[in-house]
Amino acid sequence: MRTTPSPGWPLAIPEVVILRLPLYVRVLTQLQEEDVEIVSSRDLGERLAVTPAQIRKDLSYFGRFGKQGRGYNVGYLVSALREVLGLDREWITAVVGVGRLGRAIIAYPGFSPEGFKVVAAFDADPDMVGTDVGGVAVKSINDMAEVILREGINIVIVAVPAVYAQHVVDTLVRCGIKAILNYAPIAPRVPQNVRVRNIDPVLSLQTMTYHLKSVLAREAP
Amino acid sequence: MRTTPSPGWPLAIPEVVILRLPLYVRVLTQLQEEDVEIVSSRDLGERLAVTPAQIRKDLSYFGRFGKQGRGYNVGYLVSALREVLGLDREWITAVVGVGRLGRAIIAYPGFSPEGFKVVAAFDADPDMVGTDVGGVAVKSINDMAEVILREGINIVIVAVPAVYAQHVVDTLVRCGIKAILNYAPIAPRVPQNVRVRNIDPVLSLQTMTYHLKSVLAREAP
DNA sequence: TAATGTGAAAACCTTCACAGCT
DNA sequence: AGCTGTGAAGGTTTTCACATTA
Repeated sequence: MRTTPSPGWPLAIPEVVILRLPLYVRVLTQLQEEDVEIVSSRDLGERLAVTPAQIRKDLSYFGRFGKQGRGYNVGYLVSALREVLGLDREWITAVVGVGRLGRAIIAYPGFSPEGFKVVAAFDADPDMVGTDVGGVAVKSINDMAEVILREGINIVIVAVPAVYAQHVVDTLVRCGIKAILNYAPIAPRVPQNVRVRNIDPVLSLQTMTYHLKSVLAREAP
Repeated sequence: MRTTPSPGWPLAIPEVVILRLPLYVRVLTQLQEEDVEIVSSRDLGERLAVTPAQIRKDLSYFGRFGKQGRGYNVGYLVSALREVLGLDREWITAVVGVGRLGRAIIAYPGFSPEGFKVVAAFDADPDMVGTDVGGVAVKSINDMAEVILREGINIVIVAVPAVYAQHVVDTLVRCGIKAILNYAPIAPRVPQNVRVRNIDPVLSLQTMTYHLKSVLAREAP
């Protein structure tokens, strides 16, 4: 899949490239913390198990960040990529569903250092509404449209049981939400202009068992 | 990437195909519960936002499961795919790290119905060792090799802080583990014959912000 | 010398389109 | 008539290889 090229835009950027950029950002950030100033595509490639050519090609979609014969300045490259990805600002998120999973997500300490702030939580259970979960006030799912607008929420994290997930996603789409991180074990249907990323550990496990099968067969024939 | 073709094996199966099979299994299982007996590649494609041709091609790597003019028998197809993926058996797993995340994973009710049993947990903290987390006994990380062997653990779920993750993964590889589900926000380096799947909500969010940027720019220019 | 940036080639994956079966 | 299974075509992504520059 490619990002739709605007008419007259010089270059369509493959979606796979976008998917790799955050990996580059992460390693570069780590290098920055190690006070490494210059890095080559080869160094980066080794750390990420990616070919140097792929890294250079990926970066070339967005500009010329390196110096021939030298490599890339870590600080410069990481800030350029952060800007490309839109990571140079804060993103306002909300969590729908405050069951076990929703609570764990709200408590997850990895979001806020990366600029993702959870400002609201929603639940359908009236007993939950009005309570406080990890410093976030739980609101009724009926007030979602209003709160999303008022708080300027950009991204919504869905953590409701599978049977309700599609309905919640439909509601979010009607609210104008364009990015959804879905933890429910379904692949929700959304219009093309809405992005969904699914987090589904069971699917991940199920893609590994295929390979494990042959490993085990080889071990104990 | 393609799965390495054994010498003389007729057909190498693209890795992307393997990644889609669990999706098919999930929808087919749902259809089965709805007592649907026959399904066409078109029906399936609509439910999954995938082209019918792709579904037929994917399935064709593993056999001929359909009837021309009719479609696929849901029960037959789902059990065939389960067998292909190795889902017709139980897989023994362990969790490393019983902090907040590790506990949430152990408590997650979605694994066991799909045949993934968590039989052990490991932690480096001596105060944790010997305690019980969600019905699973916490063992010392030093005993990992022994327990993995004794319990016949196939898959290990890593939920330790980022700084320890590579070390834990290295240890697991030495223990002969060939499949790792990694929740730590790093991309661990492993030998080619070991499979890793990373669960990293921040990376997922960061790939969506790229697209959001242009959405917002369009809304408020 | 050492490494980038990039057209061109190669590899890979998806879609087409239709023969063939029910 | 309807749908599968599949070679072949088409499109996309990766890799190659080298001109170019510090």
